[in-house]
Amino acid sequence: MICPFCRYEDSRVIDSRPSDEGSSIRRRRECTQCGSRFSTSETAVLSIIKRSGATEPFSREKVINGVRKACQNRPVDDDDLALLAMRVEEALRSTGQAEIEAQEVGMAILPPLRELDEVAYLRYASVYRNFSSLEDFEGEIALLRALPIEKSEIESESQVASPQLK
Amino acid sequence: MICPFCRYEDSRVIDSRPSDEGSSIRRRRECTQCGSRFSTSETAVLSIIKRSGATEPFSREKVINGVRKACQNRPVDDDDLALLAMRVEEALRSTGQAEIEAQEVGMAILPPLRELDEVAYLRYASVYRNFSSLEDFEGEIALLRALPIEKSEIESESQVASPQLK
DNA sequence: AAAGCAACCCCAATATCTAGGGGTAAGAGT
DNA sequence: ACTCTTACCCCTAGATATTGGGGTTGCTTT
Repeated sequence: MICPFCRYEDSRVIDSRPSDEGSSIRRRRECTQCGSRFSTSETAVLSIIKRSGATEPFSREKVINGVRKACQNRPVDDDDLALLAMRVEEALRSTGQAEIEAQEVGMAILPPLRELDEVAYLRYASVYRNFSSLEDFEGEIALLRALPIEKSEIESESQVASPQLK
Repeated sequence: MICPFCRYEDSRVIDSRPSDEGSSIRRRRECTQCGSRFSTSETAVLSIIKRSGATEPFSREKVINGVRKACQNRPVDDDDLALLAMRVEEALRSTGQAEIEAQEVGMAILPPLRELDEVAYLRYASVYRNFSSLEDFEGEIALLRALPIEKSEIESESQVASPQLK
């Protein structure tokens, strides 16, 4: 690991802690050469395959930007959006795939967005699922009425899995 | 490190390679529990302190978005922007700070942007440095004429430092 | 079509990291 | 004012990762 101070190529780990409930490891390193210290973070890779076929790292920011438009004039603040993006990331990581289709990201946004704000959810779904008529809206609304909000799979799953965690 | 497949908390490293010219380490891990494999990447932390005081991870995307506007109708493509953002990140990392003021990011953009396109550079500088009159433009133009393009410090520095690298 | 590159796979020795302990200090939240 | 949390500091023995070798495959780029 290159030292960001002197660019020497080698450094040793001084301290190491799991962080983010174990989904990443934070290390404190010391440059073998100049002795300066810096922090690093190790995270599971999560790449998104765009429709063009190109692949890029998952970005919470992009999720937020996509959803923000749907939240205009709605009681949704940046913290809500940040939390939503976190949940989406969680959901995607828990599928286990290292590479995920961009469309899957769109899908993963739906459940937590519904929990956050049903109006924003409708707007978002109308774009994402290509609503073409008033009936499409009505259909979705009927669905919303019929299906009670369920805790998104991520959470229910993690409740099953979590007993194994300390 | 939590397994993204089964969420078990422990995994072991199967393989480990420096990547990105040593600025990060890519590991292949195997879950102790379910045996599935996944990749991780360890990178030096680089946080940006926004004017609000909030801190967020550095994002090349944000740099690109900021510069793209200045590049309208200019012969600058996405690859150029990606390269520029990479250079900016490089420049910031080589300062050694783990946290950097948002303003520093703006500053770091200037030299590589000038190398890329002087028109875009002028536009960007006029916003970033709050030009208020035609004279400000003239002054900057005079400066550009006076100072030949110098390889940005990052590169000249790395040429000094690189002999130590293999 | 061939070369280059990035990710993937395997192995073995030793150097290095981790876990667990126990701390301090600063900032956010109540 | 106090608690919580996070980042920082230090220590040690045993467990684990790293390096360097070797190799495959598939995608870009020439």
